[in-house]
Amino acid sequence: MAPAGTKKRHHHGNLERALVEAGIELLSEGGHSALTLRKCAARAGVSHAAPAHHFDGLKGLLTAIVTEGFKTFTQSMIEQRDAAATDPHARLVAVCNGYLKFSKDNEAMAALMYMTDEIFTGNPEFQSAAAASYQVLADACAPFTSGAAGRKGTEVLIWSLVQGYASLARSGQIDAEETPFADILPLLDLQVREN
Amino acid sequence: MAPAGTKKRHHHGNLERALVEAGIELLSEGGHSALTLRKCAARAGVSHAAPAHHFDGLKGLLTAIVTEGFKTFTQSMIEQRDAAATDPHARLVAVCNGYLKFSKDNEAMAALMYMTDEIFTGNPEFQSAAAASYQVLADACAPFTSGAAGRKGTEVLIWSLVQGYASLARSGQIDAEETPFADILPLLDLQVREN
DNA sequence: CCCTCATTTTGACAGTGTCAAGTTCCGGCG
DNA sequence: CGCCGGAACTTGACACTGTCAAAATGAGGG
Repeated sequence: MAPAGTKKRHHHGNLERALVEAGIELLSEGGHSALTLRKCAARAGVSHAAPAHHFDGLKGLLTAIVTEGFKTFTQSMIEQRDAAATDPHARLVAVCNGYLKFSKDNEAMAALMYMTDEIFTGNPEFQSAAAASYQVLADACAPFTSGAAGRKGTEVLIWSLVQGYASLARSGQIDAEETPFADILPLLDLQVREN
Repeated sequence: MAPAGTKKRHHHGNLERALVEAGIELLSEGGHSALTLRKCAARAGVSHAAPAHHFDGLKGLLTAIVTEGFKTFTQSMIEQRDAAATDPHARLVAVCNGYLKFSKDNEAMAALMYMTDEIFTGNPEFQSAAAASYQVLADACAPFTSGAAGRKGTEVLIWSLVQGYASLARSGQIDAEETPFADILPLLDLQVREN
């Protein structure tokens, strides 16, 4: 009998995870175009049609991969935040740094995470992973107001800013050396909430 | 001899343009995955290998398509700007509206324009088309300062903000009805330059 | 022990980008 | 005027992709 928790089935133990991990590797090694169903299968040591029994086609596998991406994305933001000072400004800066660090260290993954027509955006696990990421950012924004903006407005302001910065840096249109994000964020006149 | 300007060659007159236009159509009809070298060729009425004599593979055709995209993108911003009042605030808002209008009306194109590994980013015509787009935005930013930011800082601030907003709206992560950009932009405390 | 059924494999198919070789046709030169 | 050189395009092939159907495999229960 297999150890509790690891339901070892048939030839391969936990093929789903192996396929997702193979996909993440291929993505970071060769970018979006190197991530192929057949290559994932080969790397996991199974035949080319095996993934079909675990995922709903390539789109299904990509959804699982991106879901994993959102989890490590969340982790990256939390890591930076918890290593920072406890005052609201420092925490927000740290979360943004985690956001941008993930984007820089996982370019292809970060790009894929926003290609909505490559994945099943209705997938519940995907949605909750994405929502968890957003929650970390929203929490870091919560102490602040910006002008007449409500909570949501402040969140969208900061979210758009950091997402746009990441997107433009990834596509090479802005130079993070010349114009670091640390110089951009302070341009928002964020006030700590009163109430 | 053919009329001046229209160098009508061989079977087809100006196949390059026909292929680019076919690609733009396919893109807007069926998204990124519907844009295929062979389908472009078929739609232009030539054989599947004809495009190879005009573009450096699919990547070359995509580069030309995206270049065309940047041109109409520029056009969209200029159009809105010239229809607006002449004061700096109104012009900046109008340029941003042109930015977002293009993003909304040409979702697949807008997404493709920032997939740097699908195109030859070194292509001169691509670069100059992209630079022209940026110039329109930069010009609209020129009258402003934001806090201690220099010109470049203000440009990156606004560019990132509008690009991020467009990206998140496209991927369905923010709702343009609930949190319109018109409510976000004013949160920046933009001051008209003194000198 | 064998039998059932989930899991995986094998084989096939249409479609993709790309290359090599052949065809067609324009335009200028003898 | 003829023809012929070369550009534009076609044809055919190849390796690769995702997906499907049918066969084979193996683990666990009766």
